Amino acid sequence: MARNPGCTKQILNESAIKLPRSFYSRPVLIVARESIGKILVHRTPEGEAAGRIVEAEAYRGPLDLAAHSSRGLTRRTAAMFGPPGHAYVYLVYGLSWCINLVVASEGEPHAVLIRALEPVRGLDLMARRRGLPATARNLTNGPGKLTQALAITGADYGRDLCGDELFLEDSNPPGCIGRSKRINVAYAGKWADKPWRFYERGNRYVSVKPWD
DNA sequence: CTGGGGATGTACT
DNA sequence: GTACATCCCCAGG
Repeated sequence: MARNPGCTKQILNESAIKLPRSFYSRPVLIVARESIGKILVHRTPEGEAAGRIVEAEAYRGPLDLAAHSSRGLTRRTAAMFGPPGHAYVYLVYGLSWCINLVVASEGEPHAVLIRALEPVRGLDLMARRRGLPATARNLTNGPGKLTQALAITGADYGRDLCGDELFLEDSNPPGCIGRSKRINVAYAGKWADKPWRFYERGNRYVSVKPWD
């Protein structure tokens, strides 16, 4: 920390404020970076589970060939073309759900993929859903793991993030934020090299080493 | 610690 | 049919 004085964590007050739509109605790189440290909350009949976002990626279709929206408006990508502040949820590789924040403005298919969380509330619930101890690092250190821990599925497709079930809470500023290329988008040509992944440095729940 | 491979379902060539 | 914005387990060093 003394080595890195610009990156010390600031402790402010402890109020839990739901982020308004104006948070999402901004350029995707800004929202992706500012999402680090915010708390993702999902309330279900089972109870509440929540975690700090420690890793996220920006997807900027239709130009960005890594973005699903680069293929145009389809039934799958429709939520990304809609108004900001909604969830774009999709299934990858047949068994993992991933959640994105739809951002920018309506008709602009930009989104922020949440790639890792640090568990904050509902640890027992998350542990039960994952079949792991509540202290396990792999409770929420990947995009498909965190959705399982929070019970986010296709049923949450298009959900309004300004509602009462699924939303972001404001929080204290995060520690030092690192940047890298996005994960597993090698197929996207030159877009694969864009440094559009953001993560909290040194956090044990970040999914993979920053330079990967 | 690292790397390889299988599971699995949907979107859309 | 092919390609995934992944996860988990196992083998090997």
